[in-house]
Amino acid sequence: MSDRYDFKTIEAKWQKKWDEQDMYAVRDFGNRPKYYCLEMFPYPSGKLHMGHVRNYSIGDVIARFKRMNGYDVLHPMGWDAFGLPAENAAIKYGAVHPAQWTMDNINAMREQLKQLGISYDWHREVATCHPGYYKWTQWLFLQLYHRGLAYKKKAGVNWCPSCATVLANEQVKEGTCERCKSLVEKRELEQWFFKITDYADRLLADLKKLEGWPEKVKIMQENWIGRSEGAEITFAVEGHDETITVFTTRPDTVYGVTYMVLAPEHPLVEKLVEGREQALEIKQFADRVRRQSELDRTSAEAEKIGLFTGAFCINPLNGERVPILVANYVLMEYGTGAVMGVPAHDQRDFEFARKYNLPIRVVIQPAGEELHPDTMAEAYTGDGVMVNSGPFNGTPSREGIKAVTRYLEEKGLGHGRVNYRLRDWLISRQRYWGAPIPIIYCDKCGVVPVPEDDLPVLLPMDVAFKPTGRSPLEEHPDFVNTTCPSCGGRARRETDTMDTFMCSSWYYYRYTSPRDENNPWDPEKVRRWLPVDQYIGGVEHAILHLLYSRFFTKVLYDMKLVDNEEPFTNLLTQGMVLKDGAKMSKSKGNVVSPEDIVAAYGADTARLFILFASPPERDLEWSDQGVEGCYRFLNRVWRLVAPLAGSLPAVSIQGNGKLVGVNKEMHRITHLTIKKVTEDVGNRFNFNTAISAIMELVNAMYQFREVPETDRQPWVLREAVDALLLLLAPFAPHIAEELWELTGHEGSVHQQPWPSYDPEAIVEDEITIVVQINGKVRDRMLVPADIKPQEMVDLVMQQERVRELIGGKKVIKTIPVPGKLVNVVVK
RNA sequence: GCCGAAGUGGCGGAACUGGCAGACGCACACGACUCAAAAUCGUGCGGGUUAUCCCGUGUGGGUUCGACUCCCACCUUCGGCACCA
Repeated sequence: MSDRYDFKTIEAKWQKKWDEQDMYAVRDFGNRPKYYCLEMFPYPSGKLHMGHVRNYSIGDVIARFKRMNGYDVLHPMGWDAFGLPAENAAIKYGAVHPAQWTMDNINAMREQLKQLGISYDWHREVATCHPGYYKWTQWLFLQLYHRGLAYKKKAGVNWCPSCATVLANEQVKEGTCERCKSLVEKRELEQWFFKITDYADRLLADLKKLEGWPEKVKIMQENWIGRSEGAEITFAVEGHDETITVFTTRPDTVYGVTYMVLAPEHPLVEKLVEGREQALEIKQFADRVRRQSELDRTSAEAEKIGLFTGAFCINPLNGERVPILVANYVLMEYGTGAVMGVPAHDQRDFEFARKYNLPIRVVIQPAGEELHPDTMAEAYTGDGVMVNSGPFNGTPSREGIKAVTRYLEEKGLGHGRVNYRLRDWLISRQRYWGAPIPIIYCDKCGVVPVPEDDLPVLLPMDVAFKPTGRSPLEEHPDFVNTTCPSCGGRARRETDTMDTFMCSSWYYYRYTSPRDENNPWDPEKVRRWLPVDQYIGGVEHAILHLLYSRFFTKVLYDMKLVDNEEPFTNLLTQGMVLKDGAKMSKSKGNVVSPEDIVAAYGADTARLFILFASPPERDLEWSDQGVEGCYRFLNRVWRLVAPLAGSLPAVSIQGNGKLVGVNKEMHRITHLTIKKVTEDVGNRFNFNTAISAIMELVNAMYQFREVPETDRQPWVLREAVDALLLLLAPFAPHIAEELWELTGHEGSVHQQPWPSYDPEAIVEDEITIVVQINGKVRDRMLVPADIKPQEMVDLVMQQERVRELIGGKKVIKTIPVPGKLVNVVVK
């Protein structure tokens, strides 16, 4: 078997052995320090794609590396198993139940993961569609409900006609469904929400604590939360008891208000126009806007349309009459749904005022410039001094913001206020294949939560899947009809299921206690393992999953169910896998199947290539020839090590003081490689350069092998072979294990301590330094490694070649850089 | 429009703290082995036909003895947000 690299036999052999020996099962309370290494669990679509292979290869290197470095590593895997594709498959093909479809896919993908040799503790596997799991998803819903964080309200929500369900704001991209790209419609529906907005300030503030997260992701979350400071100001409506409250970030410009705008959906609109000639027109306008898709409504090019209501309100600061308009550009969801129009100092207001000939009044004058309404080409939004502002005239605008806010508070006309763009998380879904929302509606008692003892609310299996656009649960009388837990009378169950992002917001806690039937997790175990030390996944979850998970963790922390306030200490967002410069996709026909690659070259080659081709955060360009190259490299390792199997000395540790020449050099390269790989993997996750270093070690070993045997110290080669196999183990675990055994070691290579380097060994006696004249490399010379800077300069200046190059020019100064170079500056 | 990231050989990429640009791999060329091919091994491989020379890290400027690296302006590509008052 040792004559050629037979990856098929080797990989099957070790996968079986590791499984039998349960090698990657981890103790909950061992005495080594803990490390929780987690990769985002996949949706069981049926087959792994290259993105998965990349994600899980990265995680496996880290897990194996940490294990060898003395940690108890929790490295689990599971399935984000509820979701639309299963149900759509049932509708389309009829024959297969979503549960069966999902289970089949899980089995297939688990097999693929095992074939890749990823070191998971499979005892901890979870699937979110299993009643033993979703019982606790429902339990968590109830905890949020009891804390007032889950509530039902009627609102204009995003409806995807193709998915036949509502979507959260986070799932709408540019007005389209992020899953199927259909145009999202607006619908007025009563839906369940989580009050994530209650946590907006903490979700924002704690981003600062996440030093191990990419800046990019933190900025995206920061923008999504969208904090802005300002004030709420109340305007009285002329001839009504009603008032209009606006939110503004520029209370210093209130004296410049020349009109007021309400969102078409604003509740006051109908009252204001009642009995007026404008009533019909405004109502039609409001209906039209309401029906508009998110995209049409919010696109920047959309024309701003405004209509006068006929009503006026009163500016609380100067008592002026201000006309009230309705306009499509004001959003009901943000702030108060009403905006004060200050055309001189807001670009949108400016354009709107020009279009409808509304007056423009300058109330902020910039230094060194005189603004005049008639000559302004655009709004002035910068700093300046307040003018036309009664008692505030002469106040700098920055101070004015505070001064006006204080004044409004004193007079009871308004107050300082912080606003967020983040909206509450809509979790209802009108689909079958999800966790049922554990709520019962009773005519007598109203909304009644399902008692915890009655959980889980089981998803019935005998349902019909028809493309009706209605949830199959609605048409299942045995599910719908129930008794009220409160009064025992007849009642109906909620038929919506939960957004699957709810299931994935807490799975990393469940891995600590995957089979606990009485609790979502054992607090002791969560205390031991959480937070996740390293989380790895695609950047497409920068907002969705990662924001929801942070929210959940904060709620659980407040409930004293966990001790950590953040779930993921370090986050690695891996880049996409591309082929021919584009993301692999069926429609483009550029998909490379992991199965084919593993079959043709083996898992070790597949893993090695995907880690070698690019650093993890960057996109990776797939290359069939690059894969070949990695396969060649592993063959090279095989041909180097396998023939040595019987002939290596038993022990590699010897005194190294006497080493000279090639032996010393081989010894030095071995230790240099240990240093490089340890740093690249441990500190930087630069697996590509770590693998390069291992390749260089192998190249050096080939050279060393050419040296006549009589000139070689046998233990130097033994040391190099051992180091090579240990360093290679996290990347190519099967071949490393096989060669480890072949070269006569007891026990698994994966249970060895990570090698350490000897600083003495990497010291060189002589080094090559560069000689520069005016910063340009002109010569090189060999000098003793411990040379002093002044000696370097002296030595360089004595060089024949240096004198030649200097010629008649004058030496202005010499700059020695220890260990590197000497730069001679001449004129 | 705003925010962010990235631009280095034919290609993927390296250069970690301002100090030898192009490590490692791919592709290519030549040589060895072979009846031959594949595999393997060896040599070369940014450009300027020659090199102890000159040019070269998206473009233009700057700082510095010295810049892929720092600063300013711009171009291109990718990602995110997009009437948020």
